Amino acid sequence: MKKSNSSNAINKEFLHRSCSVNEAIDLISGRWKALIIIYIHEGQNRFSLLKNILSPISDQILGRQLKDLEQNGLISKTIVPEVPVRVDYELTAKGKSLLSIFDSLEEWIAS
Amino acid sequence: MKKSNSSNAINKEFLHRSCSVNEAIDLISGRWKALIIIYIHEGQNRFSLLKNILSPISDQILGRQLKDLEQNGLISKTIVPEVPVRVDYELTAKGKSLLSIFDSLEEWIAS
DNA sequence: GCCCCTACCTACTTTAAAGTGAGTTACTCA
DNA sequence: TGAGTAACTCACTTTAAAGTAGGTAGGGGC
Repeated sequence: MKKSNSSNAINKEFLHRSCSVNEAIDLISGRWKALIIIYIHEGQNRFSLLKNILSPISDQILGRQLKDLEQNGLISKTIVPEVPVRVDYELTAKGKSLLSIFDSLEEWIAS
Repeated sequence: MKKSNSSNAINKEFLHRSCSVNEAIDLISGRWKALIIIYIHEGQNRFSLLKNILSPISDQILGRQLKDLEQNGLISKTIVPEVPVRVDYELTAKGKSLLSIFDSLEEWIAS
């Protein structure tokens, strides 16, 4: 009953092969990702801090986006075994170098 | 039966209000948009040329992406009343200024 | 014992984007 | 008359991302 011949995935691969810009956009176009990166950079570097500041987000989504960002090497995660366990996130070099691109995008959209 | 209380749309608005980077990413994250912009810039400026070069794309999708790009002011459309009617696309100033951001993204992903 | 906290995770539903198939207009060429 | 081309458009299905509900672990405080 399934059609499993997914041209969706095939097309995605075609795009990645055609131009690496597409890969880059894929990494940052998840709904909450740009904001998460910006806020971590501003010091909102914990799950609960991010959850408060991104108030309409759910735990599930926040966790998923953080995991994605970590797997793609944009942020790193440190578990601090404290009173209640603490988890700190911070930007990797790759994550930090995105910030100037975000600045360009802000300028571009405003122009 | 519907739940029409769509927090999907509400969240999207929250993101746009929070940071204009999100608006910028929305405009360029449609699956084929980056490539369309790059190819138009390289002179593949007609529907059928784009269709050939983006071979797995369908007419429907190409038309939809072109319309989006036009409505967002990244490309412009000129109808040339020729033998078989011809439609030329070209980048607007806003579209052209994206190209350097694409270059940055390519560099970033390669790093 | 019982509820609270942080930082998650699993299983599910909903929505929007992507993709498919077929039709349309208007004009040309044989 | 019939086929072909350019540039679409409509109505539909499929897929993946986003969102919702509720659960977990390991401690702390009353």
